[in-house]
Amino acid sequence: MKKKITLKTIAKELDVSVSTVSKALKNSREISLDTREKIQAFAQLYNYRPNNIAISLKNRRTKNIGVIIPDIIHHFFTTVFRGIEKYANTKGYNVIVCISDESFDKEVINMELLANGSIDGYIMSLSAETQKIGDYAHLISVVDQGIPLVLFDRVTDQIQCDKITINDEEAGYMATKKLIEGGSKHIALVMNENYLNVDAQRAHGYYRAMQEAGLKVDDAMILRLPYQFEDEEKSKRFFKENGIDGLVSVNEVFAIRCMKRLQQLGKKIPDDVAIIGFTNGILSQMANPSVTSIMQHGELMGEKAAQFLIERVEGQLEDTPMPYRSEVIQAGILERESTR
Amino acid sequence: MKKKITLKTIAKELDVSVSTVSKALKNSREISLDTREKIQAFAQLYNYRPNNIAISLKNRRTKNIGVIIPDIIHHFFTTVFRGIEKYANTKGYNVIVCISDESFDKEVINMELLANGSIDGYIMSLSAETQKIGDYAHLISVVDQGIPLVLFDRVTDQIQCDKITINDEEAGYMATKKLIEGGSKHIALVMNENYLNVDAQRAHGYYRAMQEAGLKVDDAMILRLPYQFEDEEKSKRFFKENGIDGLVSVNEVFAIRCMKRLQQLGKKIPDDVAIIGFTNGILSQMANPSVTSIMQHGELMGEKAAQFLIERVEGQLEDTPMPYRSEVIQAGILERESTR
DNA sequence: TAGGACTACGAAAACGGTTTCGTGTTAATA
DNA sequence: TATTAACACGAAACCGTTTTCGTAGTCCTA
Repeated sequence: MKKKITLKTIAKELDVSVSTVSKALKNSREISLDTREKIQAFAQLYNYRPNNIAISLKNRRTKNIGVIIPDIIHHFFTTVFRGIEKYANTKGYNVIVCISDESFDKEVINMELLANGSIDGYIMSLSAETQKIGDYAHLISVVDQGIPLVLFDRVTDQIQCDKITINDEEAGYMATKKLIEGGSKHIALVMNENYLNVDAQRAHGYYRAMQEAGLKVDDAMILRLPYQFEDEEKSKRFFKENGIDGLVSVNEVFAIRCMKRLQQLGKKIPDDVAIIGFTNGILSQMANPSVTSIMQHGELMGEKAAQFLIERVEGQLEDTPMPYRSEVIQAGILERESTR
Repeated sequence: MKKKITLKTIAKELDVSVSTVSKALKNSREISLDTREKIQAFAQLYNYRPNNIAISLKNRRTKNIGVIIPDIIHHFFTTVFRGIEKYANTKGYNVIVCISDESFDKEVINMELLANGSIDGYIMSLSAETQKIGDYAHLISVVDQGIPLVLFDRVTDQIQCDKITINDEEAGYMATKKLIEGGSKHIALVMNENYLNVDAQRAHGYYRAMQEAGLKVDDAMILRLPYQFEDEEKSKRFFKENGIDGLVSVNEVFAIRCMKRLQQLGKKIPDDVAIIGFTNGILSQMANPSVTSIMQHGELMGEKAAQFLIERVEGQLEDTPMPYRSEVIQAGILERESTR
């Protein structure tokens, strides 16, 4: 096992000072060409790599960014993560991921864990529980400390920071309208049991489209499901009681599951019931029939988030404070087999 | 924006030395109870948190572990990642993720990026390209430097380190046998175009089961697909030319896609063709029909990997060198609707 | 030949902690 | 009363860098 080589060991070996070595390796003209070459050759030979931790301490910058997401199973979050990681890597940043598991406590703990110097800033999407109880003290604290924060998808007005979302209301509208245009009249909306801002927005869009088309919107047409969708009975009952011919789901998991239920009840998709979901993920692509989806452009979202964050981190050095930015990514529809 | 508070600021404020503050906060009995309480109260009031970077530098330990995975889209890797993250968090470790994208170069670069002090050890699964070209210099270098390394799933004999795998050969055998018992006689094997050790193992199991049952194993029954499965034609031709009644796939994406192709060709699953895949992921669960799968216990695998790594990291302090461990997790079959 | 200007390097502080060791004060003991 | 031990704290080294500043030595110039 080789010993780790440091500036000090090089200095000792070549009988110069640590500062000389440091400068020589940075090719400083302060050091004679002779000495520079000698030191560089030696460093190369022994494969010297500066210690990141020491540099971080010195610079008070880690080149790490913390990502806190509610889960990693929903395809949407993994694609966003992918975008973040991709962009961050091109800028020489590493990504530390924590999963809040939709839990407020875990979110707080994870933020704490990263807070004390481990990262230069956060990118996060709020956990369901956090949105539910509406306690944002941990975020406020972070912002107060001057640590850059970018929220995406699950955002809140309570916090002043950079934000990235899609036009959820409009997307809900588009999705619903798509079904209406396909001839559906009795359109169900499937959303999370717990409050999520994105669900609420999409529901608005749904209502708007329905009203605009003069269709009845009835609370009985709203199916609220638990996040993990363990509740088999509820959905079964819902579909039996409601004669629907269209279904808008706020995510792809619900869409697929409902589709399967409906198929089990003998419904043909899209002939009997047309289905549209959110998140154009692998599930929607591979389902049979494949599911028409609202594209959230997760990877783009991640890239944008990382870009915002890194710009803010690197902009902190300057004196002029940057205004907070809110970017809204335009959702699109990807038509597939589950709609007419 | 609050200024970050350090030991020094506390010391100055309370007119004691930095060392006294440090000890007081650790509740050292070396400091009088009076002083301790005063300092602790002050620290609490101003919400003092020690700087992780400084501690890392001092201890030469970061409490970060680096995870390098080929992709994050395949459900298997995300579940392993989940297991790693979960276990690591309980031990106070953070996880830095890099995605190699199945590329050798990215794998090398990512390892480099993390090497210099950012992490205490690596958990990784080799990229397809790395396995293909068989160049493990970057891994050897890491092991040589005494940085702990745990390989999972995609491992290699060329490297001495802790390893976690499933019994791939046996699993391939089980999968094939399952189909044979269900009455299939013409069983196709779907695997990656590029060499992957896990595929090779599973293929062995397939051959063994086929031979044992006295069934013909023909190279024409092997369908090799590109990792991303863009090659629509190849699979279509394969299914048209081969009258198969069973299909074993080395991963779930291939399984689902082939199922859809077969359905498009008018085949009933499982009546005409029985299908079994690897990775019991969300895709297999939600497909219609749901797909019988070999459970790889990804989350468990991740937890084990994290456990091995952390034990080794923390065991490094002691003088006795730990022997390398290889754990083989027993795969199981989860029967669902795609087999008879 | 004294003064200034380069050149080429080293000393030291700094980043924010931990830890070892030394020391002045007080209390207990011979 | 002299010695010692316990107590409570501070100084300083250290982790591995970067960076500012100081300074010998050389060379040029008036």
